[in-house]
Amino acid sequence: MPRDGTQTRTKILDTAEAMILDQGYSATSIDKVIDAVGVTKGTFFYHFENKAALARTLVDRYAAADLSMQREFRARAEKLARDPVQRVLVFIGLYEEMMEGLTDPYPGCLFASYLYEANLFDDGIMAVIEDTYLDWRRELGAMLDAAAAAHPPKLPVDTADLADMFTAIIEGAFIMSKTLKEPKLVAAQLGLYRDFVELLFGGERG
Amino acid sequence: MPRDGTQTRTKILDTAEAMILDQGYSATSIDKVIDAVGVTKGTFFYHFENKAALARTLVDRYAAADLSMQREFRARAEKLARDPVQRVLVFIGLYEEMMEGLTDPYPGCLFASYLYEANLFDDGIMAVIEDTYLDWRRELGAMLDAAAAAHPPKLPVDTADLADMFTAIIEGAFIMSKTLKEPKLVAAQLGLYRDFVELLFGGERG
DNA sequence: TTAAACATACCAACTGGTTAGTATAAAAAC
DNA sequence: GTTTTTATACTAACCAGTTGGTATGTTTAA
Repeated sequence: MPRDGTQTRTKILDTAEAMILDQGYSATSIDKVIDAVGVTKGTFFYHFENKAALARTLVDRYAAADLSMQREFRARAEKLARDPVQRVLVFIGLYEEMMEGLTDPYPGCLFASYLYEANLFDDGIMAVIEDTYLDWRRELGAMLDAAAAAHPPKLPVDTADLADMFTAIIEGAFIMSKTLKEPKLVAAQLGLYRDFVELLFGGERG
Repeated sequence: MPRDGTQTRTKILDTAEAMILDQGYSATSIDKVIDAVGVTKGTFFYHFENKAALARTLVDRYAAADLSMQREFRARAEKLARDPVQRVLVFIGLYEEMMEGLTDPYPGCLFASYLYEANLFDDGIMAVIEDTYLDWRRELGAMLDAAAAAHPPKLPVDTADLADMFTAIIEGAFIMSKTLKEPKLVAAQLGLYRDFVELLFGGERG
């Protein structure tokens, strides 16, 4: 076996992702990436067929990490609480907890970054983002359905919409946190979402 | 007086804004803009000193329109309702109403578009976005303070955070609406925000 | 007839991508 | 236990096309 190239490949991916969140995909030229990594253009095109393949690899990696964390937090919430409402609250709380630990403003979401340059990407790439949002609607929606079945909500809300609200708040809070340079803003918004769910399904313990 | 150039100038601005929301600022080359408008490069550089001046003009125009609409809706809400809580609910409702009228997915927010290419813009441009978000926090925050004074909230929430939540939900809903191609998503999210405020400050009429 | 509103023709720098060739280290042959 | 082979991992130089920007000229309408 020859020498291992996975380190170089990962460094290219990490550097490119950070640069894309900073200045967008279009302005992140291959030349700038390889300069930052310290490799040549040949190395880049050895690891990736073209710039679009880099974009695809990045979004796949990002979506996989997102879903992985979602599953982990769902599993933890199921163990930590028995009542469906409490499980949702714990699930949101776990994300809140994570965001409270931030010292720098969140660098941003790769999905949102791609969306605001959507016309530069093919349908396959945008479908990854779409599927991830729909997965969130489905999975968190199911948790909220269970909550609604156990404790009827104070107002008749659509659980799919309420699930979407989590994603929307996260995306919006990322934008505001980065703009205002306030690292705690994301956790604060998740706290409000948690308050809303708690008010909706009542504060009773299960 | 020679012929009037304001039409050309406005057409350049409108076309550039639409293209930026579609593919970002970096990928929106001057060549592409002038091709779409049907003028030459000389015309572009007659109206704008450089590409950065175009970016600045666009963000100033966008911020002005945003604040103008905010002030109009605040004035209308003040006339339509007397109770501070109801005024907030009507204010949110006016935005909801507007978004319900959409048939195409919302094309996106120029602020968010700029933010995800933030490193390409100078501090002056980013400050316009920052100031606009802070204005929302201040103005909607004041409305919520008045609401809280009239009807103590069910949970102790920070009104600045609750005001930020409006902005965050709008920004996040724009992203989701565009991604999922669901024009009604923005109005649905505003409806949930309205529900939250109503639950928080009680449903009593003033 | 003059100044604003446009057009034409450029340029240097950078873009994504290709080429032809080299270094590395493990495996296969002796 | 050397030597040869082989696939992987990389480099430097280059290409055609595009980028933001400029210099200079022409049209238009009061």
